[in-house]
Amino acid sequence: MHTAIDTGFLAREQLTKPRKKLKRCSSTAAVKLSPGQFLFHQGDDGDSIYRVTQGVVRLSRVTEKGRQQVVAFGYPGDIVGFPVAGCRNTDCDALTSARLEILPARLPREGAGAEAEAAFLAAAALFEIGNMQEHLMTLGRKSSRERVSSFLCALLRRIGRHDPDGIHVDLPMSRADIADFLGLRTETVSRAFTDLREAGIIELPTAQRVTVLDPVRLDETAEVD
Amino acid sequence: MHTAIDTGFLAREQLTKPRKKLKRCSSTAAVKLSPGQFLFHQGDDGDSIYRVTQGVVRLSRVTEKGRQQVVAFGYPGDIVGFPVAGCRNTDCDALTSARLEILPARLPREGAGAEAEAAFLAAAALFEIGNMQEHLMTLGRKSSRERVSSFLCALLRRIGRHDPDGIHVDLPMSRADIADFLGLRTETVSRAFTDLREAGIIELPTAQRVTVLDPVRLDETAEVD
DNA sequence: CGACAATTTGAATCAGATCAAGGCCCGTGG
DNA sequence: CCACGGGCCTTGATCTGATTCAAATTGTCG
Repeated sequence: MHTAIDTGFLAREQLTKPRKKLKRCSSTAAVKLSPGQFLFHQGDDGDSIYRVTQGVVRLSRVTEKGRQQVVAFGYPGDIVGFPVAGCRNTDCDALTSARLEILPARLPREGAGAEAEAAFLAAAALFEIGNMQEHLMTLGRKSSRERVSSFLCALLRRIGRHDPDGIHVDLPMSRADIADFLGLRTETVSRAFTDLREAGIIELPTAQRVTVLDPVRLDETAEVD
Repeated sequence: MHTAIDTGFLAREQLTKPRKKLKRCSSTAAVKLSPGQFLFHQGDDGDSIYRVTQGVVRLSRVTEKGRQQVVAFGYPGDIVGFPVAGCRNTDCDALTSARLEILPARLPREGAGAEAEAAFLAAAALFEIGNMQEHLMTLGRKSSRERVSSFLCALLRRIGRHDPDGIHVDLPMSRADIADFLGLRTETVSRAFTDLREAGIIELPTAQRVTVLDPVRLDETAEVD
């Protein structure tokens, strides 16, 4: 179903072995992923959560017959890998070279520090729920143009870099990934980009770079109605 | 957009006053809601979470111009009201008379028992994330018939009651609510029900009751492809 | 019983998917 | 250095499924 089945290995395993890290709170074990490499697969056991520190990862689910739903993209600062009952419900792979920090917050654990960890995990999970609710709204109620605008707005706020002639945003993911995230087809995503360009809201110096000329109008376009 | 805008008041306030409950772990303060009554609104402050013990509640978000996205339905046993940064991102109102137990798990709190509470909250939030990911798949990738079948399947597993001639499921929510949950229109939901009926998979004794004749085929219909 | 609300059904329309080229970018090898 | 090849992206034409508009039907509750 996925071209990269072969690259699928548990990077998490790798880092279990490295030097015996202090298992105290601020142990900052990290994982490095090259593009296309998987951190974990749907169905794997595992209860670690991770913070992306560099690069971008993709969280997705696939159906038997290859239909993919991208659940989220993980940018630096994002926390990914929320397990359900000690098990992964998504694949996680890297879109770019990426580095993730393994967080010492896992669920069922006793002893000192467990309280803070659980509280942290809870806070992170609640934040994630908020994001997902927002995304539910996008998938349930927005048109293709609204979806693509919403997507760009979110990216703009997260990683937009100001420039004399606009704010630019790099897109490490393909049109197909964006489509799978937004519940559309690549052609539709492409047409939405073109529409935004023709409306003078964005420019597309290359397919992987967006220059936002009119953030206000982009925001408006992202709203339902 | 909802007939019950006027009934919107903070039931949570009500129960803050009742008899000074022990603020220990197993304090089981409860809220009662009548149909249409709100537990909280989008934007309210509040960090309590609740377990539905009776009835069914609806969690939804509305856009300025009335478009509604139902984020979830809460059935007995479900935990609802996950706050983000001490704030609600959805409305919560009752579809039937409902009763909710206020859980002693809130986020930022110190002292004895806090650890268990945080762990519980985290576990509940992670579970919710899993559900939502499933729902993202539904909204992003499924056809109207697949969506309605998925919805019925989920309900079947949760609240289906066996009977000589099939499993029956009561639907306390309107077609409009189902549509808002599944990202469809009421007419489309209705047509999907009709299709399932004509396929011999379900019966519709009344609009609010479904008898599932062929759960296996219902499951199949719920899958993508 | 009667009226209103909710659901179902029908017909027309439209947005996005699908099918099919064509163009662009970039790395590879002659 | 430039020609070649293969992705990926864009554009065009058509088709399909969901929406929209409209009306009939059912069910509910005073």
